[in-house]
Amino acid sequence: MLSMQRHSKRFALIDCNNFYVSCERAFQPKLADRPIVVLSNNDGCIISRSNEVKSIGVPMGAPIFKWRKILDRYSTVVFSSNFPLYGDISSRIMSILAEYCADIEVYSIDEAFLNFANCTTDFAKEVQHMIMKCTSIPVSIGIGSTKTLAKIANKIAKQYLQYGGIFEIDGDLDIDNLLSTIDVSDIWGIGRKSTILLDAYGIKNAYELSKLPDRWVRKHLTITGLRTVQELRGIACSDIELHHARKKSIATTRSFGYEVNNLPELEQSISTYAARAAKKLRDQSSLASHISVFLHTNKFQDIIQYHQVRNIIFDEPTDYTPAIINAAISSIKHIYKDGYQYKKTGIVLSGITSNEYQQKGLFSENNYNRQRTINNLIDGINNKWGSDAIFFGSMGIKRNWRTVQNQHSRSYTTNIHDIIEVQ
DNA sequence: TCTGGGGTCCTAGGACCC
DNA sequence: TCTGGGGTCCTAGGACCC
Repeated sequence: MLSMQRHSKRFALIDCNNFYVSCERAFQPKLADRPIVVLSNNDGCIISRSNEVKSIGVPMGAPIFKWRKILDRYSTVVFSSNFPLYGDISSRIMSILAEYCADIEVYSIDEAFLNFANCTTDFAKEVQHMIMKCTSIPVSIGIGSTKTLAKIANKIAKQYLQYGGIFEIDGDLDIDNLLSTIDVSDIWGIGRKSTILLDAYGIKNAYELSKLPDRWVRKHLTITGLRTVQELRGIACSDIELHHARKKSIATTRSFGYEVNNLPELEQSISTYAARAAKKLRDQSSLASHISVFLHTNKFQDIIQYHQVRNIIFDEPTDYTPAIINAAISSIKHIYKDGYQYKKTGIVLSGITSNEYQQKGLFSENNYNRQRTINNLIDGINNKWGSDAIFFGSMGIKRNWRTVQNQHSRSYTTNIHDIIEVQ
């Protein structure tokens, strides 16, 4: 019975190829064969690469300045990240998937797991074709009896062009032989540290890992590692999660465009992040009971470093922007020290609860109806007229500290002024 | 010169209780 | 001066993911 259940499960992982790069290409087809990279905030790191750039050997997450010369030599097109665009394309792709399969788990901006128990590989081809037709985004599909195996199948689908972007790990294959071709570092859930540890014990590939005794794995790789190993053996430890869970923490953090050394600018930036985080909180109908504010210098520079965190527990859980800004400013004042060059600051809201019931403070004198009215008013104006249409004075006007984005593409699908023109 | 941001889960260890 | 055992809860930090 157990083994029947085991084999009745079938997961598909749909993963967009080089997603951010593909989004940029979708609106500039002339870039189809050009090497392209998309940069992180502040134009710092390379976070998406076209196949041409991958074949040059540029690694994921590399700082652009170290590779600029080589990329220029290949006439690489460089984009700053345009998350409104990528988010919009992503939601279009997810809606197409949802039309094909009700059991869908949106795993990340460019990936989704589907319950494929009753689907064929021909069906996968149809899904792939439809996404290309509607969005111009190429996707790869991996199928397996566990999510971990579907991930590996997806990797194979991407790697070997002869499969047309679709690969299934099923009972007809010599799975042990296939797993022995997969490096442990390429397994979902095995990161840098675990790879080093496994290497020290002579474990190089997925097959060797799958044969280790449970107790050893539990001891060295914790319970999460054991789940990964079970999944390599075809025993599903994780199912499709249909419902988008409420986030348990909400962060807004940024590096500055340049080093900041004065309190007023830090107060402006932390106010801005606080307002943004408060908005995210309200968008998921939550309250936060805890705020954490941090501040640090540039860890890559050979200078005297400073890093400090301040935690505050709210008297009562809140989603009220002024309350969150106040806590953020008082925190930053508390941890700020004169004489340092600061590179990054941010806030994290946690202790998240539903806004349906609000635990009131014992001595609270807050007027909740008034707070709600103000929240709704601000959100209403900003939703209609743009996210900065109305803002708090503490966020500053000039905001010189803001991140740098010099190669931004247009917001083709989310801003009417940026809509594409056809001549 | 130039190095992202936003999440989740797990564990160890401290505080506290009886 | 000597000073147990067992439990819970919380938090910081690490590892991992995209």
